[in-house]
Amino acid sequence: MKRVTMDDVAREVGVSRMTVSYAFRDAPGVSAETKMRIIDAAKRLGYRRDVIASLLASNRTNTVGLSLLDLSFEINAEILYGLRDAAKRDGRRVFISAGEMERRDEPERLEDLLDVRADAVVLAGSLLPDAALLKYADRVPLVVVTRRVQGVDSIAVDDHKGACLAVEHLVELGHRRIAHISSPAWYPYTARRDGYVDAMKAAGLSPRVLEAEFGQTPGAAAAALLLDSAEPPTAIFCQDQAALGVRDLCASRGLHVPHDLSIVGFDDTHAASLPGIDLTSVTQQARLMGELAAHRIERKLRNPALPTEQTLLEPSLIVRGSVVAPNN
Amino acid sequence: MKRVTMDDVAREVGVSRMTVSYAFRDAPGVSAETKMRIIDAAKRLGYRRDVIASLLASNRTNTVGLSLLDLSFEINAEILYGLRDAAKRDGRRVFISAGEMERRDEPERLEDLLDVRADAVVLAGSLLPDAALLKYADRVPLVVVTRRVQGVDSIAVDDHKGACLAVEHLVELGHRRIAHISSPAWYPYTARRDGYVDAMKAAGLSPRVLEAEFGQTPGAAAAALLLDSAEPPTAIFCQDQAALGVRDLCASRGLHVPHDLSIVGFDDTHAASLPGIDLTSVTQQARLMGELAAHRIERKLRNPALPTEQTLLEPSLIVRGSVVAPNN
DNA sequence: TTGTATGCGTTATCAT
DNA sequence: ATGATAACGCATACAA
Repeated sequence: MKRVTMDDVAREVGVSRMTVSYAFRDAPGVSAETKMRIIDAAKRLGYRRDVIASLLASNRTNTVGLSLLDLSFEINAEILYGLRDAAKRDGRRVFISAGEMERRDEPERLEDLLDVRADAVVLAGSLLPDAALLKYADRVPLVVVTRRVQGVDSIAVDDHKGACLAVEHLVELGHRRIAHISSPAWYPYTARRDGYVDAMKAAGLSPRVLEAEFGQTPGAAAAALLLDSAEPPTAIFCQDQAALGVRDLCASRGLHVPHDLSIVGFDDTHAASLPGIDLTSVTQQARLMGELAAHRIERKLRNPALPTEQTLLEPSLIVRGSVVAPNN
Repeated sequence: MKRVTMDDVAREVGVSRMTVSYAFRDAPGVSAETKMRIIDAAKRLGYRRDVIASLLASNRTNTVGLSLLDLSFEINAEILYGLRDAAKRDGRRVFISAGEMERRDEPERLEDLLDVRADAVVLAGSLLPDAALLKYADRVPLVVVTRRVQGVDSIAVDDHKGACLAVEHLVELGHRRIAHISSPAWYPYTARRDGYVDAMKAAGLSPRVLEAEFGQTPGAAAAALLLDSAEPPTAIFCQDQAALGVRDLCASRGLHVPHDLSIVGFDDTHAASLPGIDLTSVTQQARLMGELAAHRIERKLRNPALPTEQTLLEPSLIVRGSVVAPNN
């Protein structure tokens, strides 16, 4: 089954191939009638424009690449929708390359996107070191989302401030032994930990940080360590996934959340809002980040000399039922 | 910044472009030494193969397209990973096109994938009518996943049997007024409802089906109707998302799950397993479905004349804490 | 409004 | 083992 080309359509209609080409791009210079006949013949012949050939010839893709650190992350969808809607207005499509966090396959994503000649690339989450990102930004217009990177365009919620909100909320209710389960030290997401530490110090309290890999199980393990220690915390602040793990552990020990332990999460995932989970948490603004990324790209592409910019969005604390005043 | 082409590399090394081309495909017929020099020069010049041009010239993509009905569906990731791993073994890459269910943008996904000349297309979820799928299957080798479609290759968990498992579980515990919240009648996912109805009849009970759109809120609304009726059910069977809505409603009315109402879900989503949610549910087998889809594709591509096949996977019921014997 | 010539960067075919 | 030349299907001048 051979491919139907523009030549076939042109022959059928009795015009030159170029006329067909023009017609399909609705470029000016084709009479309405010829255009009709062309569209018609194309349909009849089952012609479809060869995007690949068109890309090669025009030497531009009008495509922005979206790299997803892990396809299972809840935040992806809103980022995509925000990005795609805004990008569409600028006449650009979004090409997705999705990875799996545990595999550390980010470089593959980037290469994928460079392969298809994306005009620009958006990183929805990244565990690469800053230096690596700077290098990539050198090869292609890059916007990092959910993480702040010095020297690279980035859009993220102000994690530092979000952590402060969480701690202050707990302190106000009377908590003094507030622990934090953070991502491992080598992770490039450090602002939350810093915010926690700063807020604790500001309140005259001594910070207590435990590191754990991303996810529920490591979160539960960390919580176990904390609760088994000499002075167990009355509250824990950590990412939502870890928070679910903390709840797991409490459940398995017969501890009641929030009366035996208060928890504040970060990310305001879907699960946090479920009755029965009801986790107080700090919000992300995924859709907005996607939109802003598209706008940033549009500006960068118009003016490549533009200096990089790090946008921080305002976090807010969604108060639910996982926090009460300490009982000791 | 001009693109570095094969010609540049060839000139640098002092060979013809074809030799470079061969070298990069590690095709036979290039001495190890020249190959080394070519790779080396390429790196020095910053050459990268132009995938687009390569696709155009070779006229084949070795790409399988994956259409995601909605990027936010939890099941996507495992399907992708299963598919990608298996496809990679066959030398194929996976190209993702993700939609948003409420927008009914599936056709766009399909066109996207046809545009990039995917060798085959996998549909991870679809709301298109069977007839539409048959038409697409005519244009490109198609495998539908999570849904059974007569006349189209498809791989899904046996929804009918899964529904039976759920009902039987409830009946065994003594429930007699078991209601089902199903997807709207026009949705092409009907096996669950059928299974429910059949199982109820087999148990000598009268089925009671309420339709609701996908999601928590519609699920809660449906539950409200059921609970307000003359003979409220003692148990509800529905998809996990809806089940979460049912829980919502119970919570808001001060009803206790499972003592006031038992719930069995379908899909075994992550949320179902959380302590505090603890929802008994019927499993999907996402990763396996992805793998099987890849294998199916491989076979189809080798032998296009192969008849279509509908694979049904065995469901199983994960018993958790959302079901007890009825108290009236 | 429509047509002609040329190029996009690679692979395929057939030589050498 | 390597090279010359023609596709691949379309877009971009520029000419008519």
